[in-house]
Amino acid sequence: MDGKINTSNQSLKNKTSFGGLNIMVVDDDIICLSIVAGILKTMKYEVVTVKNAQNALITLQQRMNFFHLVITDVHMPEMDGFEFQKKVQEKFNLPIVMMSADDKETSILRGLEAGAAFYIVKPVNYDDLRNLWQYAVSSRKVKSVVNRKFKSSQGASLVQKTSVDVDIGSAAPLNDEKQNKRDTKNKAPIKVNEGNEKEKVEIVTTKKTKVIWTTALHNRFLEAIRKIGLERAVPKRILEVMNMPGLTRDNVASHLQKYRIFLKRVTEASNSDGSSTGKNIIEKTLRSSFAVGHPSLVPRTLQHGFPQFVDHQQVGSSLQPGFLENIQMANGLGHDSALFPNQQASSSDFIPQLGYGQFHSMNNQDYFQLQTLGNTNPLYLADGADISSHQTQGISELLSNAMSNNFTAIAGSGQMGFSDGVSNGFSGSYGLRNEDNGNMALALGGNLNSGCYPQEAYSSAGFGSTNQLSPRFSNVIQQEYNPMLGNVSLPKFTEFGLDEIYLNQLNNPFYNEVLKLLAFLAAQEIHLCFINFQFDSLSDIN
DNA sequence: CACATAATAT
DNA sequence: GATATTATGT
Repeated sequence: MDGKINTSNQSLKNKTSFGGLNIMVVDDDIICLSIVAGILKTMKYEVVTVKNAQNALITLQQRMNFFHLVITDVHMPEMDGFEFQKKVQEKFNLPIVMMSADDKETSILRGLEAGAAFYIVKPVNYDDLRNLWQYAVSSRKVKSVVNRKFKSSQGASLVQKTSVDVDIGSAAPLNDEKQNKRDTKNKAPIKVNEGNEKEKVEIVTTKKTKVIWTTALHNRFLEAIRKIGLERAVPKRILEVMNMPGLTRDNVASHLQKYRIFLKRVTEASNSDGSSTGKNIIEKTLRSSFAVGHPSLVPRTLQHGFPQFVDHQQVGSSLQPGFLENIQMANGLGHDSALFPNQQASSSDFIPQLGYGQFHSMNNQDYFQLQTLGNTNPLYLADGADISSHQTQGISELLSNAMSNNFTAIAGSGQMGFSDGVSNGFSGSYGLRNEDNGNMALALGGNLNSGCYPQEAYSSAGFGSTNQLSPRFSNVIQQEYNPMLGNVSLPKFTEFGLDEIYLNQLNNPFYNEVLKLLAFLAAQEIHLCFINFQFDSLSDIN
């Protein structure tokens, strides 16, 4: 049975399309509703959004047997998520997934114990949504969910947590699924389980959890190292400091090993003289999801290319949290990614698309992202040895924050308009670059594995070439102080704007891509800070 | 097929 | 705890 399920799951997963699954999303927060719905739609789920529990119940009644899964916010006026959950389960016997910014264990447990199939802690994780279908498929048989924790076949000590799964950002289901293959091949302890306990747990788990090192988790890891001090940072200690229930020492050890390798590379890169070997190292390093600055290495790099940051941050005073973990991205956006469905662009594609290329792109975004948070230093181009005349042109920032229900676009360095800022901002790599006149030009063959192409993709996806968004953004502008940019005008991406765009622009391929990205970023609670590169020419890049 | 990553073994 | 090896996925 396990096998069967896995098989079907697998195929579904590979398609990244779960057509046929109808999901109702309930949230009084319209932004959140839009985001979640938007993401789900990119995954090809059929989504129906409802703004309050009462209407949700009515809809469920009207469309009896239509929905396969209900995902609901917990905190809602009038009827809250728990009450709603109860009714849904009683009347419709549908699996229900709760989501809330409330990550208190008591809340989570309350939801799960009441029968929720899953409890997602906001900001909503892409993988959490991506794997919703599993609950629709299995939740009937498997009582609730305490998924993976039964596992423990072996160590027993690990993975006891529940809330953490959410926290860690790795969707439990995903892990389980992935694990299965491997586990089957692997050994004993697991089998033992399969034979016996299995029945109790059915599909669920059984095996060792694969930790997905999300950005958040990785940052926590870095933070721990920073506190401890690199020299004394050993797995056990790091684990303690990280204080992430469910995470094991081994997990940390593994990650630490990888991290050290990264640091080593950075060292080599910074010591390199620009030789081809050095370039390779640099390239590899930068492509690594571990592209995290080491205090002793980053400053030089930074100062070289991004002096303005050095002033505002104590570069080198601590370990810099890094960027995006690519694992998470890879899992979430992977292959025929649903998020960027048309990203299979080849080098001969003329149509600019979001996600053009591979997930690496997303990686690099985090460079920027964390920069914004002020706890990271970017390491875009190690020492610029491989890219000759890169110089900073300006900064555009896009801050998105799903939690606070607003998107804020910041355009800095004299570029006050969001549209302008973005369109002017990115140039350089991956087939697109800015012409002197500020227009985006598509340049075939431009190809660089450094960190800027998501931005191109971004701008190319619409803002740069159309002015339609401009007015909307400029509707709401306020002065704000930004530690990096000083006083800047912040055009607000209003709720109205977001929602309206969502509703009305879904057939506009450009908006669509952009919004999907926005939604995704928001869901990831990713704060972007776009750094503008300007290369003299593409030849500089190659 | 090469590479990256996390788990696991040594 | 560090390092090497293995399994898995892209």
